[in-house]
Amino acid sequence: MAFGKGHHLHLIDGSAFIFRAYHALPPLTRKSDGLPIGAVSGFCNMLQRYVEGNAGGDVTHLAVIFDKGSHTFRNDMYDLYKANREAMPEDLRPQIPLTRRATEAFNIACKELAGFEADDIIATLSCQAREAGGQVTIISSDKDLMQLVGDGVEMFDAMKNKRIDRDGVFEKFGVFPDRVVDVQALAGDSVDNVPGAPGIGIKTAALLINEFGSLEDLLDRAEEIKQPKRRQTLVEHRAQIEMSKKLVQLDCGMELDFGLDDLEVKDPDPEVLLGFLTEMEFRSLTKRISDALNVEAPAIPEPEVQAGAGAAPEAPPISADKYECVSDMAALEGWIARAYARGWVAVDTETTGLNEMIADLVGVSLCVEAGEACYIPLTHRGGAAQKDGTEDLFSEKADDSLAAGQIALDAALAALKPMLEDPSILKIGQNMKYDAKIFARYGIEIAPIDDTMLMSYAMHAGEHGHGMDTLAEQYLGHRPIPIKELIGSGKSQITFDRVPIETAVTYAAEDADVTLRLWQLFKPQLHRAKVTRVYETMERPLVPVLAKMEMAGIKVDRQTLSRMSSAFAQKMAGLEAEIHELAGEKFNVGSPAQLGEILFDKMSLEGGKKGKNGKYSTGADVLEDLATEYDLPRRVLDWRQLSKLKSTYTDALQEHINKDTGRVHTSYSIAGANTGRLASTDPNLQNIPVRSEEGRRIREAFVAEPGKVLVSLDYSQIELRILAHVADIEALKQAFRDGQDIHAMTASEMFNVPMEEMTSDVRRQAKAINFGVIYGISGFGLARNLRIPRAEAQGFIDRYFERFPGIKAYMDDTVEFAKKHDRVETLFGRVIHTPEINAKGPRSGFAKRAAINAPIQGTAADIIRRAMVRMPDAIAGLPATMLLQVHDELLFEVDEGSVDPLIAIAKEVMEGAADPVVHLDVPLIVEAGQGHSWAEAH
DNA sequence: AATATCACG
DNA sequence: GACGTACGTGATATTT
Repeated sequence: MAFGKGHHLHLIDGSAFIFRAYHALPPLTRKSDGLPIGAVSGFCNMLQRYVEGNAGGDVTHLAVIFDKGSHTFRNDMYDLYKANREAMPEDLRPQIPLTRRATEAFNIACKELAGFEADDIIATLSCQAREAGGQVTIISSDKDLMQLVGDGVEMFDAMKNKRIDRDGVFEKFGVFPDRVVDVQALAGDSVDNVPGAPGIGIKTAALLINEFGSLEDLLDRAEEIKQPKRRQTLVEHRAQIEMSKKLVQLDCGMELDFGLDDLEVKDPDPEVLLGFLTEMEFRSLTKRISDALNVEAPAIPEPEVQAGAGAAPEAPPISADKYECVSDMAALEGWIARAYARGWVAVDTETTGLNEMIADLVGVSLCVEAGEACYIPLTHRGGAAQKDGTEDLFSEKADDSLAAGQIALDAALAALKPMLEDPSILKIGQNMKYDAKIFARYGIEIAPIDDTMLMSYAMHAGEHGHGMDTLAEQYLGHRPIPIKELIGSGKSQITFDRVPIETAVTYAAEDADVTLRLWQLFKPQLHRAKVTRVYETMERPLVPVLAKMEMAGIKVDRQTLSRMSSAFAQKMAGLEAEIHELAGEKFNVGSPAQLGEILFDKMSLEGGKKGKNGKYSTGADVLEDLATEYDLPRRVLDWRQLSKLKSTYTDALQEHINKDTGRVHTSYSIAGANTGRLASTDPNLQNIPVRSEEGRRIREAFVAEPGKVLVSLDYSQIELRILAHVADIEALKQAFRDGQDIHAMTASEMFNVPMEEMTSDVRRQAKAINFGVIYGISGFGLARNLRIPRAEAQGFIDRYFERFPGIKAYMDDTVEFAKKHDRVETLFGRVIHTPEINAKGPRSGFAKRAAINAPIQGTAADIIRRAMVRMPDAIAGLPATMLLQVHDELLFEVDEGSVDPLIAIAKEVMEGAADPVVHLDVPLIVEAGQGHSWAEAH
């Protein structure tokens, strides 16, 4: 049947795929001969992911379109077209033909035409398909293709997984697709070297086109433009603009030597596809595609094994074949014996929930060798329904009895305990803190441990997440069974103990299997990545320390919170009434959208700025400005503060008080923040209010047990001290040595004000600059922070860099290092990857500032991690417990009589935490506070 | 599920 | 008249 209505053509922009693949991946080479294949590998992965993503979809026709040669008809028109394009990297060139072969191997049509760009072929095919009444999706995010969108033609940004339709084009260009070329002709394009009109960008171009209707009308009526400079530009550059339009206008009427019908989707021939992949020596992709095609993966010969590498045999594919359900003691003893024989074992627990303080153990899985794993079900329930084979939903729900075929919980744990606690057996896990806490509640102190999540974090922070699914997919080419397939999601979600044992075995054993494989892969890599010390001294030993802190929890007084909640509710009701009165109508004060309309439409106050969603911004800074003149915004600010305190703290914290312990137990994620900081969740105890007087009172609810005291120790100005050290600023270092007020000193240096005459306002400004430097300062940001004109802020920054040239040098050096290596490092060797640093557009700005900040924030994070690792031993003799960490603060609970010794010891540990690895040129100073509540202690 | 807002260092 | 801008987090409520 000829292409027409009901058919859907997908066109992949091949060059975009190649470049994306090339830049996204490290320079891989084929093992056997060193042929560069990184881009081909990425290209194949992207194709495979695309095919998977569209399986069962409505795609009927498909082609990958490539550019051919560099000289096109546009060069004949304008010899500078794409002239400033960088030469193709040497190691990419030989990969281009291979991507064509890859496309053919996938049995996807592969098209190109000399003298034309891929964009023109895509344009022609799109037009043909549209005219035939079919649908088109162009897989690309190239803005040059956006002119084609509309009437059944859409684009799809595979990177962002986002469809781009007419509205999407409007968002980008400010005009609909039919006027995109007009805007491009005016704005030009520095990437393609399309000149356009000097000084006019997309924003202005869209404004003009929308005003005059079209480029032709605009040029004809250019004299009507009000702004003199703009008018002159358009008149003077008319010819150049008209040529620019020809350059960006895609050719819809090319003669092609093939038709739409030649692009029909075809299944790949497994032999051809796998043949190509094996030839390229793509191991994980070969495996993954073999699985997808349901054929056996062809073997890829291992070239030569490095001497001493252990000659590990290729791991078998991940499958449930050898997963065993352990249902009697003899079998369990067998697995424990295997762990002893090996010296290591991957362990994973299955439980009834995510909160380790509440969840109950349901089963344990073990793996001692890739592919060979077991699951030991312990407390699965609802066995009765399975026995007679009937599905009675009601009785299943009611059936709390243990399912058959399980070892008694206490017997199994008694058998496992010696092995799990044996110092000679390494227990390997993914996010071991979780399992350690579960086991701890059953009286088992699992040790020693290795953690694949933390290994990934040490090597790959900033590159991707470190959850098992991410790692399995990235490094094993395998998608583990999603937990949702077993327990469902949302309201109908069940707990793991309700999952039938047979299903649980394949899921749980797979997790242990995957964990062991990741460990075997990562373990030798730590050294090569030079992060062994980071992992061994700052990640791995932190697991038991955090586990104990989280289990200790902190006492929170429900009564105090409850009283505050009521008080807040009352005040809020009063404010709400006043707000409605002032607004002249009732509305939801908590809705920024409604508030925006009231303020800026109904009351038509100044300063209403709409964001990209057409909504007014009503953030605190906006309201703060309005509050100087009007009452309503002030009331809303007050209401918001109370609303925040009530919902996030005084209400929510009560829900987190554990029934058994009467305390609140947070959970720290070790591998969450890229910089090495911890993050606290469920609840977050690292953002308990302190800055406002009213908020600080919430800390009165965090108390010590009777007879005990809370002690807070925090590093003073740790990040600025680190900055002074790494940037090597003698004046700052000396000021810290002398114990001076660093902000006042900065102000004095910058503004030539003697210290004795320092005003609080000048000091405040200097303080903002000091912090700004740590964040990768910009004139704009500082101006907004200090609410001063931008030029003035820029002046401050210039003067700061003039006075402290080392800081500027440090910032430049750091960015340069990041650009060269795609990563930065802390003083202790923690690696933070900065994959966006060489991106262009606004994202590079973000990446630059992040790169400047990361070594400073990260070094501070390293220091407190080191202190925490040493702390338990240091305070072992004292009746004291470490409870919380808040980035630069540690909170302890200690018997009244031992406050002073605790402060002395903990302070010494914290102040000396950098030693002996790093010797800082500045002293680290820790300040201590104590009291019955956190409010007093801090 | 995304966005806006606001709490902390 | 190009563009968008402090760094790092998590929780909540509203809106889609």
